[in-house]
Amino acid sequence: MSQELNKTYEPKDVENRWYAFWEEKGLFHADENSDKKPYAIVIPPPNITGSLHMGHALNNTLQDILIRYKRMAGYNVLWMPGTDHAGIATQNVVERQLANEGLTRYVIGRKKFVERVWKWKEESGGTIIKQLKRLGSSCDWNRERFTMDEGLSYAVKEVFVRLYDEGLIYRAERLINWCPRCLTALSDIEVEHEEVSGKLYYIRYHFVDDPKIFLTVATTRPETMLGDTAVAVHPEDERYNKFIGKEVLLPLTSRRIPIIADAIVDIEFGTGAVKITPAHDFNDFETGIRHDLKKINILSENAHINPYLQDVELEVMKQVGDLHVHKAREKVIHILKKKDFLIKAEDHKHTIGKCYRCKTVIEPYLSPQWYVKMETLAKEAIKAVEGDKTRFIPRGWENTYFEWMRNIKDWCISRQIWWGHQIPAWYCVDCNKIDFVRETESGLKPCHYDDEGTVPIYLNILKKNLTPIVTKTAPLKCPTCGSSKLIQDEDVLDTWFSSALWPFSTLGWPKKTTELSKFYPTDTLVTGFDIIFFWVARMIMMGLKFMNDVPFKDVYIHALVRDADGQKMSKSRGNVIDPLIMIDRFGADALRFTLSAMASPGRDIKLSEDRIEGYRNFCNKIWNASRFALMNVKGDIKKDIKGYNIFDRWILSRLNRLTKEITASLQEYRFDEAANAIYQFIWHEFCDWYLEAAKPVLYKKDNADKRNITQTVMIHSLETSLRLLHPFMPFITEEIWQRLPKLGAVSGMESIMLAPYPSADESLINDAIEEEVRLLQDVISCVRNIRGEMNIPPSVEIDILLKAAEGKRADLYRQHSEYIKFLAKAKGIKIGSDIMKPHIAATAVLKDAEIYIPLEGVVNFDGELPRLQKELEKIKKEIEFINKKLANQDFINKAPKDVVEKEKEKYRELTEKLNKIEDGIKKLEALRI
RNA sequence: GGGCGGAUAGCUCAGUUGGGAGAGCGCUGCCCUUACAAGGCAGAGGUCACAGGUUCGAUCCCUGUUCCGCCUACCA
Repeated sequence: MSQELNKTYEPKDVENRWYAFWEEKGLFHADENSDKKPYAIVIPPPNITGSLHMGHALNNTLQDILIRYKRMAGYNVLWMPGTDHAGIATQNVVERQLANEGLTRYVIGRKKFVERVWKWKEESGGTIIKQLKRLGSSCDWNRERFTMDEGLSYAVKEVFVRLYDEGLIYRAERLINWCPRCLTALSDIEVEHEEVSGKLYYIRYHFVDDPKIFLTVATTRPETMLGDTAVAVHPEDERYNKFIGKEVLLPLTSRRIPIIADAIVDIEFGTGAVKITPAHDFNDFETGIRHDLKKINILSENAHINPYLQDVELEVMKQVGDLHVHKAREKVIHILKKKDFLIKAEDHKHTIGKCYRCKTVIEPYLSPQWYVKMETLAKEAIKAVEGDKTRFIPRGWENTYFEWMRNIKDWCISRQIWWGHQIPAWYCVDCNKIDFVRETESGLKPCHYDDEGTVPIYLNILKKNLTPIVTKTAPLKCPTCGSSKLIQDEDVLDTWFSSALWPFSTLGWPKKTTELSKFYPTDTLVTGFDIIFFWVARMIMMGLKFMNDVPFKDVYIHALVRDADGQKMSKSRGNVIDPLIMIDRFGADALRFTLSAMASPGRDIKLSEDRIEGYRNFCNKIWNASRFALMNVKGDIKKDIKGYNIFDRWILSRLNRLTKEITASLQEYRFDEAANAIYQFIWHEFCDWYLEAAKPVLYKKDNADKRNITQTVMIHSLETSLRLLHPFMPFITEEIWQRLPKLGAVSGMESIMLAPYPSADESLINDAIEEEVRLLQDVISCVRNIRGEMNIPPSVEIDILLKAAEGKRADLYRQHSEYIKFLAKAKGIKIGSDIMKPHIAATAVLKDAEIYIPLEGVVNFDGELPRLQKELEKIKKEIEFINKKLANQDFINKAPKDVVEKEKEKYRELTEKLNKIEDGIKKLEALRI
C-alpha cells in the first residue's frame, strides 16, 4: 500500500476514512467475556443539549489517550460512552422552541411536552456524540447509554426507593435556593456566588410602647422587611440587651415584632441589630426555628411581591404588590425615605447567588422538597479516599473533596420541572385531603389556574404535609384507605441524581451483569475540578452504598481550558475557540496533541491558535519524514540484522529510552511529559539527526548491506514511534502505519490500534554510544556555528581541520569522518594531533579537540576576532563563577566529593579552553599588525 | 473571613533526593541543500516576584510581603 504520499498532510479525508474503518471493524468494542485484564473508564456524560467545547475536547482527548494506550498494552478496554438528559438545560431549549410557536409547556401539558423533548433528543441530541467521534474518541459506541434510558431510569427508581426505605431520603419544608426564572429549586452547589457592590440600608424600627425611641437595623435587602418577624440583638450587647423581649412596630405595617437575643448577631457589624426574615434568608430561617418565629412568605414563585399580605399598609401594598422583588426594593426604599424611616445608605460589598444554568438571581424560598441525608453516605466516601481506595491525581484535590464532604449538607434532589426522572412517590387524594385536583388525559393532576382561568399552573404548595407512597411501580390503590385517587409527585429528580449512578447503572445495575462484575470498579475517571462536588463525590457515595465498592480507583482531575489571555472561555465574552473549527483547520491530531502537551497538572490551559498550528506543523513533519522513509525503502527490508552503524545504535538507544520515559509518564498521568518527549524525539532526534545521518548511507549505491541495515532501523524507529504516538495522534499514525512495511510482532495486523504498545528493550539503551554521538554532534554544531557566524553560505564548501589527541578520541572522529563531512557540509576533513592552525582560519575549541576552518580565499575574515572575543567573555564569566565556588573552603570540605570533583573538572576544561581562545586572539591580533 | 494554586526568556509554560536555568511559540541572520519554507542551519534574549532565614551552596526547603487567579463561607 506504499504509494507516493502527498507533500503535505491532509487530515480531513484521512480522519473520516480511518474512523469509519475502526468502527466498522468493531475495534472499539470491549468483550465482556474476554480473559484479558480489564481496564474501564466511564465517560463524563455530556449534556444532550451540548456541543463540543474545548473542555470536552481536553477531557475526551485525555481519556482516549489512556484508553488507546491501555488497549494497545493488551488490556480488555471498555470506554463506556453516553449522554446526560440535563434536565433544566434541555427543558429550557424546548421551552424556547415552544415560545417561538407562541406556546408554553402549560398549554400543551406535561405529557405532550415530554414527548416533544424526546423528539428533540432524537433529532438533535446526537450532535455531541458525532463531535466526539470527530475528535477520534474510541468509545464503545455499541454500549452508548442515556440517563433517561429505560435501564438507567429503573436504576434511579431502585435507588430512590431503597434510600427512602432506609430513611436516607425524606421530604421537608425548608428554605431552598429557588430560581424564579427556571421555577425550580436548586441544590446548594447549583448556586454561583458573585460579589456585587450594593448598599447597606439603615432603617428605624420604633418601639411599640414608646414610639419616640427606636432601634436601627441594617440590611442589604430592605424589601424583605415585609416578611420580618423579629429583630435580633446579641445577648451580651449592652446597648440593646435591656430591650430584649420588648416589641417594635414594623414600619409600613401594623405588625408588632419581638426583639430577641441570639448569639448569631455580630455586635461589630452594622448597628448590631438585625431584622429577621425567616422565610427569605437562610440565617434567619435557622434563627426563626430557634425562637419559634412565624415564617411569612412575601414572594410568589416568580419572585414578585405577594399582593395580599394582610398586615401591610394598603397604600404600600398598592405600590409594591405584584412587583418583581428588585423593583420592589427601589419602591420600598423610596417609601421608607418619604416616611422618614430610612436613616442612611452606605456602599457595601456583598455576595448574591445566581442560578448556574440561567444566571438569574436566586431567592431563598420556603417550600417542601425531597432531600437525601448525606452524613452517613459521606462518612464512607471520606474513608474510601483516606484509605486510598480512590486516589485523586493531582493529590491536592483530595483536600477540596474532604473539605466539602466533612461539611456536607443534605442534598435537595427535587426539581419543579418536567424533563427528568419523575419522583416515584404518590399521594392519596383522599387521605391527604388534596384540593384542586383535576382530571387530565394522563390522570389526576394537582393544579390551579392562571388569572383567566384557562392555563393550569403547577403549584408546589400542594405538596405540604403530604404522606407519600414510595414505590417503583405506580400503586393502584392507597394502602391506607384503598382509594384509587392517587396522584404522582409532580417533581423530577436533580439530573445529578442519575449521574451519580452512572458507573454502575451503565453496566446494567441492578441486574447482576457480566459487565458489572468485569468492569466495576472502573479504573480511572477523567474530569474537571468543577464537578468534584456535583458528580465525583456523589458517585463515590452511591457506588459505596449500592455496589459496596468505590466506582473508580483513580480520579484524574484536569485543568480548565482558557483563552490565550487566561479568560474563561464563554459565549458572552466571545472568546471561545471552537474545537470543531480547529479540527477543520488543523486536524484532530494537532488539536489533541496541543491539549495533551499543555495538560500539565494543576495549571489551567491557556490555549492559543498558534500553538495548535505549531503542532499541525509537527504532523506535517511526521508526514514528510515518513514520506522520506518510504521513498528510500524499495523492496523488502531485512530483519534481524547485525552490524548497525553508530547512528543506528544511537537512535535505537534513544528510542528505547524514550519508550521507557513515555510509559512511565503515562503511568503517572503526565500527558504533557509524554507528549513533549515524543515531540522532541521525532523532530529533533529522528528527523534532525538520524534521517540526516542516514542520507549518506541511503544515497550510496555501493554498499547494499549497510543501506539495508539503515533502512531497517529507520523503518523500525519510525514504526515504533508511530505506535508510541498513536494514543495522542490516532489518525496520522494509522494512515502512515498502514503504508509502512511491518517488522516482527506487528506484521499482518490490520490496524495500529491492535498493535502492541512498545515496551523498552533495556539492552539497547547505550550510554556510551549516546556520548559518542554527542561528541560528533558537538563537532558538527561547532562547524555550523562558524558557518553561521562568519556568514559562510552553504554553497561555499569548506575544509575541516580537527586537532585531537591520538587514541580513542581521534579514532572516533576519524572513523565517522564521513558523517561529519556530510552533516557539516565540508568537502574535506583532516584529523590528527599534529594539525597546525592555518593563519587565516576560524577556530572553535571543544573538550579535547580544536576545530580550524581555513578561510583563506573563502570569505571575509574580519568577523573572526569579534567572534572569538565574544566567546572569551562568555567563558571568563563561567570561570569566575566556578572560581568563587572553589575558593570557598566550606564548599571544598562540606559539599559531596563528586560535586567538588565535577566543579574542578569543569574548571580545568574551561581554563584550557580559555587559554586556547586567548592564544587564537593573540595570533589574530599579531596578524593584523 | 477561611482555604488552595500561581509569579522562571517578549508570550505560554516545563523544571524534586538543593549543585548545568530549559522547551515551544515569537524575534534576528543566512539558506528554495532532491522528506518537509507548515522547512533547514545558526543566533539574541532571564537578579527564576520582593525581603529575610536554613545551608558550603536556594528557582527548589522555611517565614513574611506584594500582586494575580480559583474555590469556599450565614457579617445582615
